[in-house]
Amino acid sequence: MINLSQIQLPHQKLNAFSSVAPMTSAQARVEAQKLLQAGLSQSVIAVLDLLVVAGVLPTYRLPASERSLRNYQRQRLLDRLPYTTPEMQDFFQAYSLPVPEGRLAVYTLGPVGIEIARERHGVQPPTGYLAYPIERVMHDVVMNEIVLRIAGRAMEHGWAPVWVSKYEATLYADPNTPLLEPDAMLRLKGEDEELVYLFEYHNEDKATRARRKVDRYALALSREALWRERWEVETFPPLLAVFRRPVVGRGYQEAVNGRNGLQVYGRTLASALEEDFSTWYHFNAGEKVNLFPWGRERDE
DNA sequence: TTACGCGATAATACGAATCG
DNA sequence: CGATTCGTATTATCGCGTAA
Repeated sequence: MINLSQIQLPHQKLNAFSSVAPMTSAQARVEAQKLLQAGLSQSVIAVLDLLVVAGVLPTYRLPASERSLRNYQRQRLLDRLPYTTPEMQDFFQAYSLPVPEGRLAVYTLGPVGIEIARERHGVQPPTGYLAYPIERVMHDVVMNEIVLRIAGRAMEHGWAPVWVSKYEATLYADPNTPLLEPDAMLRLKGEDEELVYLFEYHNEDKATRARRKVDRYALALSREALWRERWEVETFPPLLAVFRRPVVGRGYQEAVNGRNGLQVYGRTLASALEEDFSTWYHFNAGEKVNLFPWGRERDE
């Protein structure tokens, strides 16, 4: 005879080395409230705030050490995607991303972190990455890397980059129907001007989605009052499309031909990563250009 | 107090050896 | 011959100490 109630059932195994205990959002709220009451450290705030916009980020993009990130994970502030270092390295390699030295993990907001983000920002942070297939996760990892690369360059040249969350960048035709959901939006604040860019990243190897994207953007462009108000811009920002396969670029080219207004630039991911996204192909003009102000001419 | 590096430890994968 | 166990390398995690 054996008392089964005393046998501890295994937690859901995510992979060899990590498991998570389930946590209801009610429990998470209680924990979040406790932590908010006690006060959060600067480091925790920095990590959470970044993830609210980014959704997922690899260790080397988060402003805390690996050790601290694990501590945050234990507090359920963060969740770690269930892949081992070698697995992650393979994924990064497959997506042309540089493989860093040492351990490699990707973190997202954990249940407690989500509640804190809701409290602090009043926005619904991106969630659900633990359940996503890896391709979907890597799509966002890549998109984030692109934004952070460009933002880094911008800072080197005296611009103040502001990464607008997907949530804030989305245009709504009416409160329930999104009209346009850019993958990312970046504002560069200069001394007396502000440059704004929209981003799309394509994992797929077909041209159809690119064509539909252009249609979508053109539709959004026609709703001038909407985007002027939502984005606080005078002119519709240029669309910067990054793709793994050149065929996607051909889709953009076809769709842009014979259409005016929407400015679209493109690059393949692998080549763009090598030179930090300085040159882009301008589909409207049919030529390579230095899109960002620091590439155009050497001043100062 | 908080962050985090380091060393110890526990958990796991995997190939080899052994069993039935 | 397939299944199970064993041995070992790998590596995630934890506790402690130090520094900011």
